[in-house]
Amino acid sequence: MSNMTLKKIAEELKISPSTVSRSLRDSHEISQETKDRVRALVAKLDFQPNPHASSLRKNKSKTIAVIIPEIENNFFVQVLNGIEEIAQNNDYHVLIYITHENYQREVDILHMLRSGRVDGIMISVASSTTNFEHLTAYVDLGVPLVFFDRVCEIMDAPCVTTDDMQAAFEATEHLIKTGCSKIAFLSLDGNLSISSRRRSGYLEALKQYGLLNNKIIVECGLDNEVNRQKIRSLFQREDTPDAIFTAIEKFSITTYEVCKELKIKIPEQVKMISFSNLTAASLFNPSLSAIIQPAYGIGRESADILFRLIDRKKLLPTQKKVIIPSHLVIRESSPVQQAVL
Amino acid sequence: MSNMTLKKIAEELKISPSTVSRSLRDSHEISQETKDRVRALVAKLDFQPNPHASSLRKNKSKTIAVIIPEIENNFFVQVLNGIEEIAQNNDYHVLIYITHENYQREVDILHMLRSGRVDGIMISVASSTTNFEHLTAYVDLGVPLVFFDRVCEIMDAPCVTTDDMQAAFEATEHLIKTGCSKIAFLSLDGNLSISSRRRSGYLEALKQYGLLNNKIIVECGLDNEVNRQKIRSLFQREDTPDAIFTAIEKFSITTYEVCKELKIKIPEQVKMISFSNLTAASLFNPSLSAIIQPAYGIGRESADILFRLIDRKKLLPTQKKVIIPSHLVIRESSPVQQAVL
DNA sequence: AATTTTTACGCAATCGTTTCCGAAATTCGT
DNA sequence: ACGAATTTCGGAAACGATTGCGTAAAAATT
Repeated sequence: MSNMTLKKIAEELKISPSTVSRSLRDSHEISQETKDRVRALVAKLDFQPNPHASSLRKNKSKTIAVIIPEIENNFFVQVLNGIEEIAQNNDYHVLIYITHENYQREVDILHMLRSGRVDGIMISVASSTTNFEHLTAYVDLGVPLVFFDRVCEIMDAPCVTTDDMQAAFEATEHLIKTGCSKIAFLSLDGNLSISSRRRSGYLEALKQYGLLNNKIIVECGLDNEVNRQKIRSLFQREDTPDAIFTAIEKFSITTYEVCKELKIKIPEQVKMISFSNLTAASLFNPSLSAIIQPAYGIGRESADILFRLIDRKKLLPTQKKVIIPSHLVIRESSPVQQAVL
Repeated sequence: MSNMTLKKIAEELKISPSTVSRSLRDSHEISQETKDRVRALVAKLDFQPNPHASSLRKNKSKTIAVIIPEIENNFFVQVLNGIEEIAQNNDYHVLIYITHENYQREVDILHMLRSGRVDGIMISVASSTTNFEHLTAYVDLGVPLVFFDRVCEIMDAPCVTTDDMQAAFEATEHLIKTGCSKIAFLSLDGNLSISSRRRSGYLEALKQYGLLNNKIIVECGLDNEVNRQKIRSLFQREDTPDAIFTAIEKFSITTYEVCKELKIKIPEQVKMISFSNLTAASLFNPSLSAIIQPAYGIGRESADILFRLIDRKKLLPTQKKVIIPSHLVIRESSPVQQAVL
């Protein structure tokens, strides 16, 4: 790296390092003339202050950490995109950590981040996370933390989510209204708030339409092969479902694959709908009805909140728990009119 | 953050900070007994050395930067996944920067990174990048830099790519062998090595089969709407193509959409094949034939190389220019047998 | 037993910036 | 013109960890 330093700049100009430092941050204590001289040389030498020295002295890293459970998921990618955008606007740097849904990895990362390496954290917890001590231990340090999507509601930290329950309700209702009565719900296993909210939406819809006895809930997880087997057996039971509602994009892919394998026709034999942020879902065969989450917006909003916390600005009352609505896009996998065979 | 410091630990134990420091890095100059005492207290207080102080003193940030042109692209996501994996193994942190194909942003980021914030960079350059001064200026600082996918071959820095030309050749050849003679190639605009290599593969195949006069090259770019229009006009010309080969995943999505809009049947009226790392491509209607790049492997390999450079280890001779083969997956959009109408 | 080597640790400088205190020098008010 | 306020800058102490050098004490060697 560049071995130029503030001190050398100061020597060169025969002024003190403090003056150079102040000039660079445009302090009012420095005359315009001096500032100009400093800036000229700094520009000429293309000097940049050492960020580690600066971080050490100011106790500020100008860096945030984003912790996500997986990356091969359009939702998290879009969130990350939003976060990165806001971070750049705020002159901040973004560290990325992927837990791969592994609780221990999450614990380790949070522990490591207690060193002051970052000024704040944005996290969507792993599905295997049930204990939140590593998170409270972090928050207790006084470092800002914002949850998005997979939040921990019992903690005193801002949460940005979508209206999972409402969205799940509407999706289920849509299936019911188009004639389905045996709707299977493929849930993400674990104790995540998101899982229970989506399940609640599903159950609530069943309840309102008197179909609670027909509920079919399948807990799916990380292992695609296991999921595949579970989905297969869905079609091997007595009363096969007439619709499948998957809580996670990935599950819908597997479901499509299984249907292809078992030669089960969507939507004729089974309708499909899923939470999904895959733009290509409209190109599926058949195109997939989807609950599209405002991922980019969630990223931007949660980053905004994090920076308010970092700047010690007061949050707007609405910013403690932000809920950005998803929207349902009905496509061929769950047509409004009954499909013609 | 934790306000515990080495010095306080030292006071507590009535030893000097240097002893504590050395104990933590398991120096042979410290007795086992002292090490144990230090470790016990450190564990009890859950102390972690301040990374900024450490970085400043050691002139090492334990951080790398990954610069990608876009994130909503499965290829880059998978590369990032591989990089993050290797980084964690090496106890390194990963900063992520997205240029959004914007040259100026790339320049700014590279300039900013000359401050010593990171120990190395991995980059896939923006499509609008034609001038490489910002990169050479960085490399001249002596900081390791590795290119992946979109490389700059004229520079003296390791490159990790796939065999774009060969893959493009095979894809084109496949189309020709299944009866296509008017194959359009949707190229990524700009002067990227990757673009010209893929184009060369396409052209070479045409040449070998005496179809060079039928070449149709469409330069597509960032703007989906512009691309859409260009693709539309492909079908409005005299001799409409009987196959389309897209160099970028995104272009294939747009092409599918246009075909849907114009009611052009794939593969009956036009065959399709594309570079794509979208797992869901097999679920498209029709399923998309794809050149799948070894994205995860590219990420791991390039990260491996970067860490060798950072550790001042010698590169294996094969690691200067690494080429990992892609593989072609033929699906319904370009069936081997002529489709029955 | 005297000397050399090894072990185990402390001192203090250092990394590069920032910022709290002054303290000249200048400007202002009357 | 004289004290007061302001402007403009420098000195030096942080920030927290690392490390070269020095040195007692213990162990090993002759």
